Amino acid sequence: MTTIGDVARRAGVSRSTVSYVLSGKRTISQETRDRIELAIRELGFTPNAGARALATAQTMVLGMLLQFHADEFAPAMLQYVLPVSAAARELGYDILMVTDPDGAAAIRRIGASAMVDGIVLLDVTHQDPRLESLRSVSKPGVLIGLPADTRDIDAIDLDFAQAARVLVDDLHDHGHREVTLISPPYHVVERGGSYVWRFRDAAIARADELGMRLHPYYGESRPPAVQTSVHRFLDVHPSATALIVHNDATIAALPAILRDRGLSVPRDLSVVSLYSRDFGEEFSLPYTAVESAADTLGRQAVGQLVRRISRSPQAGQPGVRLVEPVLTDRGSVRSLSR
Amino acid sequence: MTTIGDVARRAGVSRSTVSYVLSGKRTISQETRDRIELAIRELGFTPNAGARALATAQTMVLGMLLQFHADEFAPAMLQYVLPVSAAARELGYDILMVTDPDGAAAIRRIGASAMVDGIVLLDVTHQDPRLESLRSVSKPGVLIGLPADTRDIDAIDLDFAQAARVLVDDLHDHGHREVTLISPPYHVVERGGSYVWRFRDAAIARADELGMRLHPYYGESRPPAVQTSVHRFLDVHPSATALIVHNDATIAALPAILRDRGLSVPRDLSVVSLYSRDFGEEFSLPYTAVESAADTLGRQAVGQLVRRISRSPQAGQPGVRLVEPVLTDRGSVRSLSR
DNA sequence: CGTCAGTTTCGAACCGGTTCGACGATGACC
DNA sequence: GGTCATCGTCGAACCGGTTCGAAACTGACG
Repeated sequence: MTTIGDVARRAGVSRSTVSYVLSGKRTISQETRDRIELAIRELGFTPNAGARALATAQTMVLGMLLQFHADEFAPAMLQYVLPVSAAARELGYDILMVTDPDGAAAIRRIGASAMVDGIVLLDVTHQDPRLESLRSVSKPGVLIGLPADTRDIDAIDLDFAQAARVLVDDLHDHGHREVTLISPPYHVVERGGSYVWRFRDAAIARADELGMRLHPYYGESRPPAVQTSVHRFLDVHPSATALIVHNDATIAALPAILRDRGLSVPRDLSVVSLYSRDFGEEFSLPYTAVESAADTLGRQAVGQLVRRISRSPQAGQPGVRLVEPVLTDRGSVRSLSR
Repeated sequence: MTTIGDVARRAGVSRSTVSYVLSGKRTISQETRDRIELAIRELGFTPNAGARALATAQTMVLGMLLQFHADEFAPAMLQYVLPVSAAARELGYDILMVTDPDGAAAIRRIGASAMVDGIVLLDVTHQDPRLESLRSVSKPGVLIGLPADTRDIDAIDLDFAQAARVLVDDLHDHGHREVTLISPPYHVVERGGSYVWRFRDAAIARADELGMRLHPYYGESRPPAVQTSVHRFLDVHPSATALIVHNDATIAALPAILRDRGLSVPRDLSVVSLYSRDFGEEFSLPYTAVESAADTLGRQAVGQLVRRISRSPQAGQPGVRLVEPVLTDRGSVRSLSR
């Protein structure tokens, strides 16, 4: 391993001079700079990250905490991982990925030992035990997802309530007056996935305002329960003219289910949903939908975290940022003549 | 941030004594040890990882390199991430996850700067440009997947050839003499996914040995192409009595496809496949299959890497380890009377 | 009582960077 | 020609741990 001392010796300068060439924090004559840069190239020198972290008190690493739920559709988590990682790299940070089942303990460990400059919490629940841990280590953090208590913390999430209103409005605009809503499985609610009720409550409220009938259900996450549950919902409300699907497993299975019933979209049934672009492409889903925008969320989260780390004034006050949902019309809603 | 010096002062000892209590590398009297441990608890001291890395030349971090292929079924990658991460943690290591599109450059970066003690390469291709990079930084590495050149490198993968033979044999034992094979999409071959042809070539060879007719095809990765391709294969070979599916998108879609054609498994068609346990559960797949054992591969890879890092004699000579495939019989193969 | 071995603790050096104050050289100005 | 900035570079201190050699103390033994 070649060190900065080796480079200095080879270039005939002091170690500090090499360091200044590296950082550009002081002016160095073109001549010596050339000599040093040549030495660096010849020796293949790369600064030691540990030493630099020790000296600067910055590791240029962000912690990313995931938790895997056996019951959840796996790609859902992955949607965030890639954008977070890519955004971090673009800002010069690497990602320490932590999947420890005890997330709170993991935060204390990587925080207290100064392995990371900041922490991204994925898949945050309503009462997330990791929050207290994050507050106790005095390191900047950012949440993707909305917990109950957001005091003094940066959090970012899709505005699920607004997403629900956008979808209900769209159906109402097209003349629909009786619709069925399929939410994620109920155990996601029990686990504290607040996006479930934020979407559901808002949909119910908006339908009520508009004088629509809305039948809310919790769906399933796996075949064959997914299929049978959808069939049941459709059987129970034959007069419903549209389906709002907020459930990945359900929407992925829906094309086949509807074909089985001989239903054509939007002729016999209108469908709107909420899913990510990648997910939709993976399954070639042909439905009008709000994008869950994992990409945007991940990138914005990292951006905000880095601003917070660098004490940028643009970071502003810590708080919640809700991302405005965007509707993509794929023609799966029929206009009903009245 | 409290340091080892703070602890030492509070306990009335020198810094080195605290360090020895932490590491246990020298005997410290019970009395002072108690005093020091108390001080550590009172101050909430955790050693600074950067400083420790600098002093010991060990970071206790492993690099994990992923590459995402837009065309590949996302969970496939995730299957490995979790076991790798979990196994590492159990051995005291954290994971630096790198998703840089230029993997070779990323390896040089994290290797040369001594951010990691070793490197796990996921989804290795036949001519993987990251290999040269891995060899150039002198850091232990382990591959999950099989490249063309495995000199002096630890690599681990499922024995796909053997898996193919196990499945062909199973069909042959049940009296099948004409079968169709659906491999992953052809562009996976072009990308250098050697598991495709290791499986395919072995299946063809074995069928030949056994005097069976085998029709090999490359499948698709997305709806609706997946569906139409399977329909075509079935139409072309109406006399084939069994399907060997080595293609995640196809096997996930198969239940619905067969239902559409009014085919019942195994009455009208026998099906064997190769997929991971998690994947099978996610889609409730009812087929006799070889497990792709991502869990085993991930754990063994990390184990081997850590042995290599610690220069354990049990690491043995660097080389390829192929994991024996395990067949799980789910009754999707019909016994044909002759 | 002096020597020796064993135990426990300390001090200093070291890991590889960064950063601050200072110093010598150079050129501008009066 | 002396003074004063400015520029470029150096040396030393520091970040927070680990580790080695040695010192201090204890008790056993001749």
